[in-house]
Amino acid sequence: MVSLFLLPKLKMMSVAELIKQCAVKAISEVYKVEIEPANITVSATKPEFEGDYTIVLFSLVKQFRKSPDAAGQELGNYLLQQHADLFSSFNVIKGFLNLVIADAYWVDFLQKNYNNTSFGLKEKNGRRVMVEYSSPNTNKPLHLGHLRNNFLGWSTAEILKATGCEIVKTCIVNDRGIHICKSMIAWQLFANGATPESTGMKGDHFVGDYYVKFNDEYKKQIEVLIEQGSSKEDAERQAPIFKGAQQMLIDWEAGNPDVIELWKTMNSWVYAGFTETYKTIGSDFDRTYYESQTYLLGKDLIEEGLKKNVFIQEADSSVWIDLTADGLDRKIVRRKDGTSVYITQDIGLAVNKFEEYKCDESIYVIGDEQNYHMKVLKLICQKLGLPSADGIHHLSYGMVELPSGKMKSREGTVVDADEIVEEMIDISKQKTEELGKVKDFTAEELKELYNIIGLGALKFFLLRVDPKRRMIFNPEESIDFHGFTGPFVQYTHARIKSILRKLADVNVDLQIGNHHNLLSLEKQAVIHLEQFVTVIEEAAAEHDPSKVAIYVFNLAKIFNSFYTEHSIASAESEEKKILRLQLATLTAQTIKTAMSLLGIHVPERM
RNA sequence: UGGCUUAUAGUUUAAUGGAAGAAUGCUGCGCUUCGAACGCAGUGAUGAAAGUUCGAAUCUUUCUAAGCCAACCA
Repeated sequence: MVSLFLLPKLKMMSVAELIKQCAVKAISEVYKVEIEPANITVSATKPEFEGDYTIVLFSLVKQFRKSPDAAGQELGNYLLQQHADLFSSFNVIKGFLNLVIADAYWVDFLQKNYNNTSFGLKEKNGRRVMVEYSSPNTNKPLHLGHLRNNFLGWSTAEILKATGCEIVKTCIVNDRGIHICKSMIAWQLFANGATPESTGMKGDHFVGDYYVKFNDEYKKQIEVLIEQGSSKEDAERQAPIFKGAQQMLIDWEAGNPDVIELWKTMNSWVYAGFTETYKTIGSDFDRTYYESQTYLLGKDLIEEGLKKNVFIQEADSSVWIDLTADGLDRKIVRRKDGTSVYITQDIGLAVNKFEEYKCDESIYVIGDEQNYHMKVLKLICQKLGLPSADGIHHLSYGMVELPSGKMKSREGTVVDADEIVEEMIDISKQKTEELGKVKDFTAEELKELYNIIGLGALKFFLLRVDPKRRMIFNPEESIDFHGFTGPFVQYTHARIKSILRKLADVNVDLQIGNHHNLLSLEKQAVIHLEQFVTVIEEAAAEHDPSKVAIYVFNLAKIFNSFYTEHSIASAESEEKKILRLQLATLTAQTIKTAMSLLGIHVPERM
């Protein structure tokens, strides 16, 4: 018999991977057929059948000319014989070979990992990945959609870090352009010198109000002009406040000191507000880019692209790229007046980022409305032969909408980020007080707890579904604290910690050997724990934190079932008590780590 | 008009081409307790039609519905 535990490479492998390796070897020995491990399907056995993992044989049996049943029996017997320390029994149903993993294997796994505080996390792998997220405009406060972006970006970065990547978190601040000038002109016209200080308002909200004000006034002026006989298009172009904003943009680009001064002042108000919000939600960046400093980038790349015949110059001297061969359209990259367009800056910034950090991969967390834009960006970079081109990935996510439709800042129909955060914290305060379990907490401890639970509920709510899915948020129905939620998982953690505190005098480190029979619920929990590394890898590969959220929820659920059914403190034997304590310890640890990958803290008590 | 995305229980959602799983809701049940923000049981779903396959929620085609994009806007 070959003992798997003696092979260091195999030891680090997941059970599923181990089974594949064994199957490859078995098939090679029994049928003299060589199969790639990747071509073997191993999945968790359905609960209605006996077994832990299942090998699906249908796709294989043709190659060794056996019926699925016969092949299942033969392979099952062989596996059992050769790897008695891994498999304890098997059964074949149709083409499914259901394998029961030996309890000793699970117990061994548990004993090796229960006190590993970095369980699930991997060593540095030398890859460097940039994650750009948040990317706010400095003319309005953040709303719920921005929160989804922030949480996704932050969490994806953490998940990649857990797989061993080095991470550079970046943010591009859209701090210039016509939309910024809109709030500037409105402030000039209507504020009478008011400031966030004089009004006691948070800076980003203060500026955002003038953005709304601009649009109100703009609409009024358009209506008046239409009444006076202008066409709609004309009115939109001729409205005085709009022309004022346009002039301001021209002055800004010309470096007019007064306009620059106003711009700096108003932006500083916004930044003060953002800093506060980022601090509460736990967003941070290693490097912040400002559009005002990057918007001229990429111009030299146009000349280079022309030389390489990637771009074409028209008679009017505008420059284009023809992407029709790739199923896309023609796209302008430089206007006839020589100024660059949005995508040109993006190319320039991509080059800049690469020169600065030499990342192997660069992830952009941007809404799905820019799917086409990002496709074009990557394609142009590839055609220009930029070394960073293939590493560009768009983490596209669906918009967060209200039951009434899209959120629109300019119309003020948004779920404000600061407000929703505050509301979630309020709700956790209410619930905590109702339950009355932490009456001995100090005011400070309570404040921290409400923050942990409120933000946990919000982050979990936004991260638990596939990023690309659109979400409709109904403010009438507040975010739940039961079921598939952050507080449920946090509660499970607090509960386990409570048990561990009560049984602190038991020596968990006692060597109890691996000869224990596991009850069904005990085994389910260990099996689930063992899958943590694989789940992190999948979430990292797909840039999808929802995989981690679903995982940690199921882990908590399985533990809760186990916990109601079987007692730890009064286990059947002392050894069983230790085993269960180890199980509880590793579960709590795994919940904590998994939640931290989502940016969610877990309390010791709640 | 073209391109991309989505469609799963009443609602919110999961499922590397392999035996549709949760949550919530609803109906019952379980606290003289290792924490009921919990557990147990029941209920109920792959938009429509065809095709490929031993096998399709998943792949192909058509249709239907929703959303986004296709600016010398950002």
